[in-house]
Amino acid sequence: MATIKDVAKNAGVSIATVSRILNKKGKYTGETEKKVLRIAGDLGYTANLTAKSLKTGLTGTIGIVINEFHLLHYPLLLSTVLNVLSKQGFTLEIILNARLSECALLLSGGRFDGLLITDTDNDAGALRSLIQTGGDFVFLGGDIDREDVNLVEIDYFQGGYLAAKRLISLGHTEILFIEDNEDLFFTQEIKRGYLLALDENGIQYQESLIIRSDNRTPLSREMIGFSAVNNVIEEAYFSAILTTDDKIAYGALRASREESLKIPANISIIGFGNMSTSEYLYPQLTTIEIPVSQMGELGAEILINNIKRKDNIVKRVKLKIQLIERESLVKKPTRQGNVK
Amino acid sequence: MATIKDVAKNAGVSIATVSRILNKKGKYTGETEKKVLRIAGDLGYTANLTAKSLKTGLTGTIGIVINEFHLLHYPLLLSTVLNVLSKQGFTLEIILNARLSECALLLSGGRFDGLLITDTDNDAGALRSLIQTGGDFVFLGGDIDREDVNLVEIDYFQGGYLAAKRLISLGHTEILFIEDNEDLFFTQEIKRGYLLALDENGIQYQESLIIRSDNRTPLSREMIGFSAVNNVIEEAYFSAILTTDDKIAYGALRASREESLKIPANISIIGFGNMSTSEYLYPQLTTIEIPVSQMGELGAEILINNIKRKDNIVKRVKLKIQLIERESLVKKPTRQGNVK
DNA sequence: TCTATTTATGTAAACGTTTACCTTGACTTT
DNA sequence: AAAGTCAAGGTAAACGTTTACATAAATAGA
Repeated sequence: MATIKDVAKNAGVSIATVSRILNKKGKYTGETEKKVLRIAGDLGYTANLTAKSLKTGLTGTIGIVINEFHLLHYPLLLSTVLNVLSKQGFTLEIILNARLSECALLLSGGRFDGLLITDTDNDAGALRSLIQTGGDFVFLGGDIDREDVNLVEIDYFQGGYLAAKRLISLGHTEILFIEDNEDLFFTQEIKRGYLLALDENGIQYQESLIIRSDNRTPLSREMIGFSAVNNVIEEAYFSAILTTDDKIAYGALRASREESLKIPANISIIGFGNMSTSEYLYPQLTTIEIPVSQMGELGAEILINNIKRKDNIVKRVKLKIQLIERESLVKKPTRQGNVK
Repeated sequence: MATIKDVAKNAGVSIATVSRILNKKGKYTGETEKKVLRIAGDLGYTANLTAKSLKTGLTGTIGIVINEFHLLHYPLLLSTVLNVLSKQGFTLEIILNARLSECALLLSGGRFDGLLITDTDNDAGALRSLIQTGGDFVFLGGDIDREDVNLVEIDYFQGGYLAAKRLISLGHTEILFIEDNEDLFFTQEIKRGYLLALDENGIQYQESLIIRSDNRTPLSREMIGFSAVNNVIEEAYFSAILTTDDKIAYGALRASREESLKIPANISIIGFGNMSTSEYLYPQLTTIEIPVSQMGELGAEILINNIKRKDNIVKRVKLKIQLIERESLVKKPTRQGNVK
């Protein structure tokens, strides 16, 4: 690999001159410029970015910490973040399965100009040392109780609440709740919303209608929904289903059909996440839309502003969530005979 | 930020000793080790990875070049690659929208130990300069005609061929072909398979049954399928649909249902990609399964082996593809009256 | 014409590591 | 007791840049 030294030697100038010309900084004549550029081209010179980073203290790389990579909104999140970053000349590195306590190390390791942190554990001590690094970071949709860090969050709670309330307004009182990994913050929030809606309407929640799963479950999301319906249908009555993931809803939908509950005639179902395919489903799936792109965009912009302008105003945004009402929603049927 | 110098000064030893202890290399007493580690801890020392990289020439980072990030198999590809890499202590950086000609720069910039290259332009000159860098890279599923580079490819052609052949064996002769961006290699390959199957069975292909779209189309994949069916159904007869993407199939399915062609009673449809949700669809979608995980795993492993062991044997793998037959497939109906 | 300013370029330190080589002292071996 | 071996740790160069400062030549100002 040709270095700046080689270019300098071949061009008969000092490395300082080469550096200045390559970075278009400082003074030089058009003549030397031409010569240096020609030699650099001939030698196939490429600047070593690692050396550059060491000297400047900037890498142009943002890290994004993701633990539950399979969650359905991450592809969209990644692509929006990537778009914002690449426009600003940054690249994105994915850091899988990093606990919050490792983030301080990541940030002070010098490899990243900043960090986007998605789902992660809520560890106060780790957060403190993260802040102490003095580095830039933004939380995306997390469970952070400190007020002095950047956070773009989503009102998952409101999502669960809206969905359950809508089902209740249609007369449903027995609502099957099928949740994803119950350790996840957003799952807990949706459930909290569901429970509040029940409570506000004087409906006693039934333990048998809440189907948990955890991250030790090897089942696919779809299978979680499918088997939940298959199992519960033998045991308890329900006329509506609320899930924490569209994919779970797909599974639940199929199971319901196989159990010959015609849908939407007999059962109502609401997903979560509004996958692009969900409006093409039969019946079209009613779902909660998460403003993922908005979250990614805002988060990336806040981070870049902090890095570039070093304006250290803490930004906190809570994004609203929306119920997308489609075919899979219907009034509670009068007959109650659909338990096998 | 505390550096190795600070640790050395505080511990009363040289930076060489600190480095040896931190990297568990060379000789030192347990006593100095304890002292150094304590001081390092007290100072909150973190090794600067950029400096380390500069010295060792290794970054522990792999770049993956992706252009069509929206394609449905990329999330899975990313997650498999990430898993393999993180087990080996590597991290992954996503490089969006890089032409092949930029890859040589990326590889010689010193930021990456190696490159995984997915969909990209087939530019012989660019490929030559990429090889000249002497760096390690593996192509994933691309359109590469040189024999002397690492390549894990997928037999898309066979996929299109198998699917069309199966439809033909069910009696279908008018098969609507709806394609994704026609500039994409895999799309072209699938079409080639489709055309060969028709040809082998003496069926004349009809231009009106081939629906193209390009990357200037702002439509979603689902909408491409939906509107294709809606438009063609007025103009031409078909009894089966073949698509280059499950999402297109979802759209086509919905349009067909709305046009009251009952599915699967009247129409057969085959997708491409086997999304996790597709077997929960109604009707369950017949589709072509792409061995994406296998491609990611193999690609990552080949790359890491090259980096670590520097065994420069060129590896070329062509992965077979499989037809997953489900409900959305049926014999050609005898009556031909389903054109409006 | 002499000094002051500007312009182009060079010199060398610095960024934070790793590591080849050297020094010191202690322990063996004869 | 002299020579040899070895363990522990130090010295300093190197990785490839950027950049503050120095210098020399050219231009301008009087």
